[in-house]
Amino acid sequence: MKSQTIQLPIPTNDGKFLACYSQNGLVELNFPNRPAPDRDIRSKNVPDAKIRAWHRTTGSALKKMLAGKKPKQFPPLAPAGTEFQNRVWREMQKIPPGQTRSYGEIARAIGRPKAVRAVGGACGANPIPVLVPCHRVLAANKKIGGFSGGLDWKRKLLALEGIAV
DNA sequence: ATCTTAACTGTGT
DNA sequence: ACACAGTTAAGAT
Repeated sequence: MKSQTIQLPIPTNDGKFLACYSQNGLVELNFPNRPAPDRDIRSKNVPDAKIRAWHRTTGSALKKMLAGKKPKQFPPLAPAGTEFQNRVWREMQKIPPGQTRSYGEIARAIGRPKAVRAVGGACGANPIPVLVPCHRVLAANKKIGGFSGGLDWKRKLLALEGIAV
């Protein structure tokens, strides 16, 4: 059956983010002023208590991130993707704040050392930027690389963690 | 140091 | 089957 998702806004100093939840956890987080990708999003009117609690955690975690601090707690992350993508995203969550990795290293870590380019694709498909630190992944030569959400965001997030490029 | 090219893999159409 | 992508390593200039 189709997972029902609920969208809730998160107001921050940098604009209004949009979070989407399923019954399993946070599924998607969108940057402000960016059209929500049309996955299978179904809005519902009344979020239950479980989701409201997650949303509180998400908002708090996001704001800490944007303030350059490490969130003490995360909501359950339940992004919908292929097996490969899930591996990549899970691997990215392991990157400690303030550190970076290359697309090649991620590829090797998930057992597909040559799928570096595919890893780039998975990063671009990451539905939960900021919380899933796709911005900590740079090109092999420590260059900025690209960023689906806009390179300015990537630079900003990196700067917040004291990473120079 | 910068540019060009070829190799490689997952995903969408 | 084909083209593309948030790459990379190697070779040429």
